[in-house]
Amino acid sequence: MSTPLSIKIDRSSPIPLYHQVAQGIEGAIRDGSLASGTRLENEIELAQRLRLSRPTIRKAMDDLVQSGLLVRKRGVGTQVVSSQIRRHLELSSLNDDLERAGKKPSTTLLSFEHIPAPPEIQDLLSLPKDVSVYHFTRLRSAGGSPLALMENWVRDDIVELDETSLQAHGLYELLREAGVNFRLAQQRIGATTADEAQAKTLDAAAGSALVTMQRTAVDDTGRNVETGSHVYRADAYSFEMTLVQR
Amino acid sequence: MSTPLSIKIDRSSPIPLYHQVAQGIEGAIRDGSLASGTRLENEIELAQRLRLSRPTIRKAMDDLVQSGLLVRKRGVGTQVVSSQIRRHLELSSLNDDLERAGKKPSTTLLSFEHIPAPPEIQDLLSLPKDVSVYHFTRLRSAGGSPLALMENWVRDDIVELDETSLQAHGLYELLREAGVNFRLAQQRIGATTADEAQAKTLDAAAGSALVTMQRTAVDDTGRNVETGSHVYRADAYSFEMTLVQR
DNA sequence: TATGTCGCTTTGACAGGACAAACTATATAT
DNA sequence: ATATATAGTTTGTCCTGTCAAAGCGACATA
Repeated sequence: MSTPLSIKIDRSSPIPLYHQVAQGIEGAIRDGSLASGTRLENEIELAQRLRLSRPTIRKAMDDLVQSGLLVRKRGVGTQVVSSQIRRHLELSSLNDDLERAGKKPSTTLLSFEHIPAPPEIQDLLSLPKDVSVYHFTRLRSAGGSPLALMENWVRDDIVELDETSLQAHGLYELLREAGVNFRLAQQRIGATTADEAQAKTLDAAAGSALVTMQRTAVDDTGRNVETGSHVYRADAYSFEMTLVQR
Repeated sequence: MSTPLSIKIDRSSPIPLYHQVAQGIEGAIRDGSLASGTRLENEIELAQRLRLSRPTIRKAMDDLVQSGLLVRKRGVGTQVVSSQIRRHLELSSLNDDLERAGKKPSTTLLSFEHIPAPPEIQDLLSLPKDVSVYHFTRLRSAGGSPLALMENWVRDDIVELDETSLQAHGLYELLREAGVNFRLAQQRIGATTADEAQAKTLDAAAGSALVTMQRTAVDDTGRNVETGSHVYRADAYSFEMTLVQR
């Protein structure tokens, strides 16, 4: 009934206790020691065993429920979710995703300009009149084959961008280094077919299917930092996500 | 500096206090009385004014931060997010979405069978050996024009389905009426081009772009209730979502 | 002028306790 | 055998309280 579940708590660590608990449980789920469908110890027991308060345990479990790893039911207990269901779609960049997947992304900068914002971009980014933007297009490849064509606009009052750094690093990486803390993004995913130019750049047939994505990202001060319009080869990329009922 | 923000709390209501607060704030944001960028009262003050405890207020705000309506920053306060960003992608059905948008969806049942589960479906739904499935395809139209082609498999030990009810009602509606409480869904979105048959059914050109979506949904007991593979006309449908940094 | 320190404000983390509501299973009555 | 009550388990909601950490601005200092 009750799985032992050994979690180490380090009270001197700067990382919050509830997060240590969450990581511990998540780790046990991912390495298989907590199989899907298993019922966890109840909150009170776990709290006593780890010498933590119930609110702390609950906060940890709340987070795991939110990311779709656990389900709770009053009067019954907390269960590990079936293994096919995995991770929540997070605010991450293509570059990061590829690096995590061990692919080795490379980037070609196709165009770069520093210009006053066109009206529709000024609107999308809610820009003050005197702020200009960087506008550039990049080709992202993984494992040597082209994957995505990305067009972006970034306001110029937050970070200074140039051709060489964009070749070498992901955009989100550069922005984070410049002190930007992303909070939210609004994203739209659809489909289209490749026109001549896109087909040529992506090394695909004209008329082949592409996944389209438009995104606007907001930092912790509420500024719209970046907006972009990307297309991905449909045979090489799709968006995966876990939805959680609230 | 501090916006007044009048929220009515009904302590005799069965709906939790924190949720009443969240609804109150969300309402004020949506009807414009809390403009985007506004700083809210601090948690302690708001708690005192509404005669609630700080944890209750915090829980309400946590939920709104999760749904992307608010951003918090230690030492600064809590702000309403810029107005373009809104609404988390929720676990909802196409039918519900269309009805909410006032479109008047209609459904044509193209095929229907009640069969033993094929191996890959048995795997996707983690079915016991003796459970069979309903397998059916539907065409969903909105405002008279075809929009989506949907193929679904539903395990037969939870709900009894028949042709007539599927013509008249959405699948999720039928499942909810049968007492199914959805908790999670795993979803993958991509793109493809329409083959002859799809083009004909959807009243589109062969080779035109389609958005693809595969989904498996889990209920509160951890069972995989339903899996499906859908295609949407790309010129009429796209997926919109707000991502929140955790 | 520039820089660092200090204090104020606000959110973040954590504890411990109390009762309510939902679910399960067992025992009881019809 | 079939309902019906009942007790026990577990999560849900809500409270009071305490201290820490981050951000910001004012002030003092070099």
